[in-house]
Amino acid sequence: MINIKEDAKLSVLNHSCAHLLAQAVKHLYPEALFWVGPVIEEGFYYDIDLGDITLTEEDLPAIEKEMKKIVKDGKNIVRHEISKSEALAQFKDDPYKIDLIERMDEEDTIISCYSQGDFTDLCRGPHVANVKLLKNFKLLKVSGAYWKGDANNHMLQRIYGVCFETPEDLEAHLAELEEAKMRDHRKLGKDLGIFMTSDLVGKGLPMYLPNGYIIWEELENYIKGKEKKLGYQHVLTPPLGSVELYKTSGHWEHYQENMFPKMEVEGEEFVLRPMNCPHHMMIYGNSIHSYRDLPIRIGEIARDCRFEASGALKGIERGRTFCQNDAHLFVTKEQIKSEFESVVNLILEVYHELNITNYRFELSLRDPSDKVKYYPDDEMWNNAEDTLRKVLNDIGLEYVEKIGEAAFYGPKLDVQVKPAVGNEYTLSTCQLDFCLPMRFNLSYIDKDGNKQTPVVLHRAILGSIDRFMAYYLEETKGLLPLWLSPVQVNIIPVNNNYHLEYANEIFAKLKDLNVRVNLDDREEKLGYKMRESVMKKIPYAVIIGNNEIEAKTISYRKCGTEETVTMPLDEFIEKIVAEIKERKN
RNA sequence: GCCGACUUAGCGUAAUAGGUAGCGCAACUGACUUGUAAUCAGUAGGUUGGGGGUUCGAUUCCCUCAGUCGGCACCA
Repeated sequence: MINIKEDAKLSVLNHSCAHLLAQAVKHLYPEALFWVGPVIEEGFYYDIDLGDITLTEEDLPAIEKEMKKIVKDGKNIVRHEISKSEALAQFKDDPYKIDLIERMDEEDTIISCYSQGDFTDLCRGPHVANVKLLKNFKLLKVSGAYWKGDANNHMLQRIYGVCFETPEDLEAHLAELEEAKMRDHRKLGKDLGIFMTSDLVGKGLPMYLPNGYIIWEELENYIKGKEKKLGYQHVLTPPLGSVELYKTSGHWEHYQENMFPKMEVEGEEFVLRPMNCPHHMMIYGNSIHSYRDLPIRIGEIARDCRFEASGALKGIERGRTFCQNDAHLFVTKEQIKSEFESVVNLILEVYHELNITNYRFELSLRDPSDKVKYYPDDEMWNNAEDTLRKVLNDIGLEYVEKIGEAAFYGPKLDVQVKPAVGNEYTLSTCQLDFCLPMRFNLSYIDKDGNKQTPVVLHRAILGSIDRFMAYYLEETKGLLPLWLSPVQVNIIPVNNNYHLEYANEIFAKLKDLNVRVNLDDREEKLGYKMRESVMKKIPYAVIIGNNEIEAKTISYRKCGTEETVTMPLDEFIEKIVAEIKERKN
């Protein structure tokens, strides 16, 4: 999908279209007041105060119609500059504009405005020369949006739209949006029998169906296998813990609001755990450690529960319970670099093997002015951030820095990906933490016999199994690689009366080799069964008829292709087993 | 949580200016015996998301609760 904000020409076009939208809204709703109307990756929006009037999507066609009228009228878009005091006078009845003007720095700042016919807006520009150039637009949705993005403020109404140079580009874009909806993991999850939710169980609590759990198990085995090779030790800890545990870690202070409320049992207070770091801290602290033992790498597919805002829930991408592919690496200061590098390499290796190419790295740092969120120790923070930056530069990894995105206990490297529908999110993460080991009083004995505090790397490669599945379903459009597919081979006899015996023989052989194989022996036409095989995204459809029986061969068609391949049965079996083992895409 | 929309059979949907609902797929039964994306016929399946109100009568109008979706805010 094209990033409009990063395309200079489209960016100007969309920005101008935002003004066009505002002008049309002003015509239809004279009382409307306007906040800002920026260009975003997906097009543009404008935040509008309409008082008591509430727009719905049904109002958009009328606004579009008015926009087209203005376009037809063909006014030039003219830039002019005024002084700050002139601007304050000109917009004196508009509190939003006054707010914008007053926030500009110096007294004599020149403020630029753009006018088109009867409409003028504050704007740095640039804009297209004439509204006639804004022909190919579409308004997409309306929603509420907090003023200045602050939930303590009132809500404005936001109208989203998009604009292109040609009608064909617009059509293509709208078609892409439709296509994206089709590969939304919530739709695929339902169609392919991967997960379900139930009102009675509760919202945000997904349940994995047999097909989904096969994918889950394969992913779990895959990543744990990699971790074992790297010297990780896996543990199993309970999905709840005492409130004291989280007071010790600091999570209670920082995230109490986002945890399920505490429960009291026999005078003790517990919470469903939002995070399993404290459990792993306790495991480390369970025994004495020598510098010779470090790094110690403790991993767990760990279930956590977070009280996510209801509006944030989204299938298995974000639920109120999920399983992290978590691990905590307890290291000496000297080992930070090599362990961090090893984690980054593991991320790159996994992404490469799973053919994930569309991602970017973010270095999440603290906002030093935020004295509430972050653990108060400037030296520790500077040390941690410098260390991380140095490691990343040494590795030569491309990343962008994000101020204010760090965890309360330390800076982190996040891998950001974009889902089919919705906002970018974090898939993998690696976090540097000098804080929790101190809070839990962890130590190891150095070579001089002195107690030292280890450093902890928190890391999750698949993020959570849940979110990873959501992402990967969307990436693959549900056509998973063979090793992950719930059903790998679908055997379809042309005629049950004559071909079932041979089909059964193949079924048994594959089954014996732990291939997930299905024999479709229903009394239906071949075309019918082929269609269903494709819709269920089964990678291999194997057709068995007279030709195959006579020659001891099979014919197969790979899902998504039109080509039929015939080969000896033994060769096919070898091929399938090898492909599964190699985890080929 | 906030703003808005939506909720009809397992799934996808239609309809009613207020008179208790159709269709397709899937399921089941039978016929057909089939060579690469839907064979034909029949059967069954709904207190139209829950509760309340208005009304002679509510699936339709109103209130409320729940859930879903689009955004916003949040995301250790």
